[in-house]
Amino acid sequence: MTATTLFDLIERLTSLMRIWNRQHPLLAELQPIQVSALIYLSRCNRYSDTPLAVTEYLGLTKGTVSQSLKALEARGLIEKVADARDRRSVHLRLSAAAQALVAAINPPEFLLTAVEQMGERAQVLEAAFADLLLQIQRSQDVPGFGLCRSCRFHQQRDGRPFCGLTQEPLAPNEAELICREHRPLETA
Amino acid sequence: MTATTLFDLIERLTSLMRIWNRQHPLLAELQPIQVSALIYLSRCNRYSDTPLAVTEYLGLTKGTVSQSLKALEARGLIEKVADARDRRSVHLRLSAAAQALVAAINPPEFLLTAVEQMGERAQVLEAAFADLLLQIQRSQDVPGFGLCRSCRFHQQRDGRPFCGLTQEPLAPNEAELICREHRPLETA
DNA sequence: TGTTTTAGTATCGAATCGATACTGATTGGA
DNA sequence: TCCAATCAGTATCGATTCGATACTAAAACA
Repeated sequence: MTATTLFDLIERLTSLMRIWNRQHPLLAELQPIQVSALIYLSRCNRYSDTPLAVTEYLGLTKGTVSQSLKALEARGLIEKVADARDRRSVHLRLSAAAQALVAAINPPEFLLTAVEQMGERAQVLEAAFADLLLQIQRSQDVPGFGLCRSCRFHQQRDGRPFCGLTQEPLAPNEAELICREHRPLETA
Repeated sequence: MTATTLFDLIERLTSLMRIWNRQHPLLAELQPIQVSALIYLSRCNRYSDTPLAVTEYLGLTKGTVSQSLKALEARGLIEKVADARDRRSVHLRLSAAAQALVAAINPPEFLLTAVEQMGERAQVLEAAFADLLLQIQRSQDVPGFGLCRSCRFHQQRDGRPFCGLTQEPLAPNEAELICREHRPLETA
């Protein structure tokens, strides 16, 4: 019955996240989906900061995301920058206000407290949780979205990170960002 | 950075759940919140099957839940039964169709598959996950909602489960259900 | 008895959401 | 080279969620 129990736990955690969203003074006037979009944009790399990537990450439709992004833009939280190469495409940049907002809420206070009280068991949870998501992404047909450094295409050239898919060198911090093209390593 | 990583993982899992909800043929025509309500009602005990309990569990307002329940009732998925003692109160009962629906989706296929592939690590995850929720519920002011058998008030009388809070005997299977009055055991 | 609290509903406006249709840019094949 | 197909993103529609507020009716309290 492990799967049923896990499902209970996931449902409960989802509710707790919703309660936290509602109660947080900085977040009360933003919709949960808008908050999730901001958090994603603060954690993704330059290949993954487009409306389409947000759409795929959140599992919604283009139209819904387009509207939510418009709302965020109207609030001065994001800025749209045209892509230099593909003029159909748009990159989303967090404003200073949005960066401050995300810094204030990520990680959430309640998670920090809980992790602190869990001690070493928090690391165990993190590893097992990551494992679960990896298994899900492997067996289901869902978009990748993992950390650049854990990607099959991630390489080192001249001592610096390099993407084997786009054939471009990467800034050192980019290896820690979320990429929409992520493919897990092939394991035995 | 464990808390930040965990937050990433939780956000990703939330999106995957949303994608699953959207793709599932049985669930496509129900709103996620309606599905969550049905799942909760299938797992809660007789003290916890009221609109107010659903409201507190999901972290929404009375009005929103009242509307969603009305929609579920119109679809013939739940039935409202007046409380015999407190005539302000209403108990929500799943119809046969709703029970079949929940049985078909809980646990979700993708979770079963992932748990299978994780082997023993799934038990580790379950324990660590439960620990996390316990810590959150302890340090934050959030409603309890845990399994009857793990409650401070849970007792055995005459070889049968008994609730020390309501002073009522319980059916054997009730110990495995979710209770809104749940209080965790006091530990050192 | 009368005031307060509680469970639940009704209604309103704002926002999400999916579906559809659209614009404009890129791609790919004949 | 040209033209169809694809792709990124937006606009618009109706249904639904959502929170806020106000309400009804029952219970609790003092």
